[in-house]
Amino acid sequence: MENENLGHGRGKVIDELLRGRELANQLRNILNESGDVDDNNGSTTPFAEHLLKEVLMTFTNSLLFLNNTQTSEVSDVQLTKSEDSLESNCKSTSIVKERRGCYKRRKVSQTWEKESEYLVEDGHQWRKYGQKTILNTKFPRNYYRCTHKIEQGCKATKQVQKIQEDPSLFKTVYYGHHTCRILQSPEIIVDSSLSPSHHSSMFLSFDNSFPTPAKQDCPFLSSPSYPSTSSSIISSLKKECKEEIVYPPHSSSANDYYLSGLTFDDSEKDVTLSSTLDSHQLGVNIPDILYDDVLNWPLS
DNA sequence: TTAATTTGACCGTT
DNA sequence: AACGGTCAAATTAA
Repeated sequence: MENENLGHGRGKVIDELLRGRELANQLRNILNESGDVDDNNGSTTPFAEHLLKEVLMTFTNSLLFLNNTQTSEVSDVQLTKSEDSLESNCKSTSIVKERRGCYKRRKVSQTWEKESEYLVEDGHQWRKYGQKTILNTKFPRNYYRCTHKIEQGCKATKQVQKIQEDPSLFKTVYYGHHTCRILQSPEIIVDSSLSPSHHSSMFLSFDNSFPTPAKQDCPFLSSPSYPSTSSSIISSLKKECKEEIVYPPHSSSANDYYLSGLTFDDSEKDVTLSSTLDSHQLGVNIPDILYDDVLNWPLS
C-alpha cells in the first residue's frame, strides 16, 4: 500500500532488534554460567540479571509490536448493540434444546482480543467444544467455553487461532463475562516448552466500542481461578498444537514474572497491556503488587 | 469411572 | 449454498 518505505525500514529495524536480542541472550548465558541463577535468590549479580531481562524484554516487545502492527488488524471484532440474547431467539422457543443445533448465532456482547507469543493460561478453566477450519486460513480455529458453564451457567467463551502470518503467535478472542467463581490464589502458568523463545510478550487489546471493560471482564486482569493442576492445561495445550508446533528444548531456568510496561493509547482508543514473561517453570506466582498495579490502572 | 477432547453433523446467518 | 458456531456421540485421557 502506501507504506513501502515503512516496510523496508521495518525489515532493517527487525534485523537490528533480532541481533540485539540475540546478543543479549548470549550475555545472559554468560551470566548464567558464572553463577547459579536457578532460583531467584541467586546471589550472583541480581541487578545485572534484572537489567538483562529488561533489555531482552525491550527487544521482544519491540519485535512483537512491529509484528503486530504489520500483520494484524485488531479492529474487526464487531459489536452489535443487541445485548446478549442467547436464549431468546430459538425458533422453537418452548422446546429448549430439544433439537440439536438450536442456538442463536452469537450476537456479541463484549469481546476483546489477545495476542500472545506463547500459550498462556489466562486464569479460567476452559473446555474445548469445537474446532473449525476457517476459509483462507492455514490454522484451525478452536472453540472453548467455560468449564463451569453447566454448573454455574457461565457463558464465557473464547476462540483461539494461530496467526497465519506469524504462527508463533496465537490470537484469542474472548466472548462474554465469566460469571463463575472459584476462589484460588492468582497464578500465571506458563510452559516454556511451548514457548518459541525464552522471553515472550503479549498484547492485550480491548475493543473500545463498548465502555471500558471492568476488571473481571478481562481474564488476565480478573481475579482468576486456576485449575489445581497446571499439567493438565499444558498437556491440553500441547495437544491443541501438536500438529503445528515444533517444541524447542528446555533451557536454562529463571522464574520471574515481569509486567514491564503498560501503554495507554488514547488516540487509538485501545488499551494495550504489554507484559513480559520469563518463565521456564510451569507455575509462577505473580506478586500481588504487580497485580494491583494492573488492576489500578487508570482505564478511563 | 469420570472428565476432557475430537470430530462430523446440525443449523443460523450471510 | 457457503461459512462458521455449536452440539453431542465417540474416543481418549486422567
